[in-house]
Amino acid sequence: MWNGSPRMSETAVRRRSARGKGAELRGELLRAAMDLLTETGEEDAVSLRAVAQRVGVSVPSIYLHFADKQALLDAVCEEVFAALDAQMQAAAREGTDVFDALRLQGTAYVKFAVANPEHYRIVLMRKHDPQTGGEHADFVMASSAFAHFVGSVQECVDAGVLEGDAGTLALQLWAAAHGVAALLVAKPYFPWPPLDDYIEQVVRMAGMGIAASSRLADCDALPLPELIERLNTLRP
Amino acid sequence: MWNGSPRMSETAVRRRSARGKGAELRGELLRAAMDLLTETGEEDAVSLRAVAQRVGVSVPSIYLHFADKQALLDAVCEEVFAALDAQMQAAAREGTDVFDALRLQGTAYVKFAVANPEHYRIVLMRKHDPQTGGEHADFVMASSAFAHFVGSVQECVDAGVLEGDAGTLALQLWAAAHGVAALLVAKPYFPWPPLDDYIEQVVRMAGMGIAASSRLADCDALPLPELIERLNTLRP
DNA sequence: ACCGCTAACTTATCGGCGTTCACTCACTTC
DNA sequence: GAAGTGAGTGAACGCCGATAAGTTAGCGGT
Repeated sequence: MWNGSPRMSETAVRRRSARGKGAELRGELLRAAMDLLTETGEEDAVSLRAVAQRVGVSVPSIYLHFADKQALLDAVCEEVFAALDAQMQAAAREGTDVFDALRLQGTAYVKFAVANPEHYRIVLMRKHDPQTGGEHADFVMASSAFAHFVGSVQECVDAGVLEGDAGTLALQLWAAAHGVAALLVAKPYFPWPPLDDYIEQVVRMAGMGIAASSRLADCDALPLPELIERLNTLRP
Repeated sequence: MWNGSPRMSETAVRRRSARGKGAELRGELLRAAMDLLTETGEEDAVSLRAVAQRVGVSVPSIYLHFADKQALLDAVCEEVFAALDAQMQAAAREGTDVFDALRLQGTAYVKFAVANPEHYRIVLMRKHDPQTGGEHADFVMASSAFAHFVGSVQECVDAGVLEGDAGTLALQLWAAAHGVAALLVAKPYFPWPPLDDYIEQVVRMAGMGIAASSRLADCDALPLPELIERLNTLRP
């Protein structure tokens, strides 16, 4: 570029951080990795070499601030997932009642995944090995998003619209939401129904299902005609 | 081994195939890749080098029979997924009615995923790029398993227990089943509830939910007390 | 019996990856 | 100005998927 030889991607040049400010590089690496991930939408594009080049630093320098590549990716996703909690809580506040708030949180969750597919994939669609499994479980369970969601479920239990243990119910609802999210993230080119419709349908299915299934615990023991009759009483 | 020098992993030696029988190698490669995948349970363990060494052949020979690594993995998973349809149909036959058959197919689906986690991950939890996306969509839509499942949903519609377009309903149920499956596959070390319970809960939630949601399309427009009252009519 | 053709397979090599080790640089402190 | 050390590098290792060019071996024709 300035050099006569064309440069394919901007190779930044960086002045070494001041004495106590080694951690500055950590932030720059994080930002670079986040940008790479969102720009390319390809996890593979976030190689340590690419990150290092973008920051204008050598590859081993990354290891001064992150244990390994996974640690860097984890840090990236941690940042992004902090936003998930905010979005879900904001959505919940729009609800007309506690049950509606649950529904809105579900759609917010899935739409977050669709809007941040690579981040979602890295955090929730990768296999975690035994060692990091424990930490990861803690991460999810202790994450504000999940905790707040369990709280919302508990409110529904208190209001009498759901029955049972809030944590157990939340795991079931999470599975449904994760199902749409994961499918949409993994197969974006599949001929899905219009996304908003599909998401809405699955979220409603889960909501109605969790409300109904606790009240019909032995539904499949019922003869089919009776089940249909009962279901029809729901209709307006 | 026979050589005096210890061999860490069995390095097979292979006689070159006869003139017309080049395709024999394809089968051996497939088997080796399948074995590696199931033995290690790690997709990363299935490197072209590992497969080639196990068969006793050089790496580039693989390219005589598979376009690239992905083609090899696809072939592996295609074999395994043929069994999914069989298992789901067998499960469906155990149902006491068409709706119960649906439930059994759901649990069979998830349990298949749990039993073949790496295969499930490769086929359904990987991102597909635009080019292979089309083929993949065809693969899924045309797969016997999905087609048969849509058929079962249609039977439920015909029986009056479900309402709406069978394909649309099937996609929603698929999302719920995929949700549990994907979570269990991706996070095997997460402190889930007992697996059978969890799977059963989600499948029931989806089944009841899809039956109920079409009958309560405007449920969230209802005041909460009225919704609760209606739901309580379901209770035995 | 030999030749040539070509299917089947190999050797050598490329560029990229994550990771490690030994090293240099520049600033602070004495 | 020497010592110490935090910040960052260069070079290398072993792995990966992929490609290009070369070699082997068996069959068909003469």
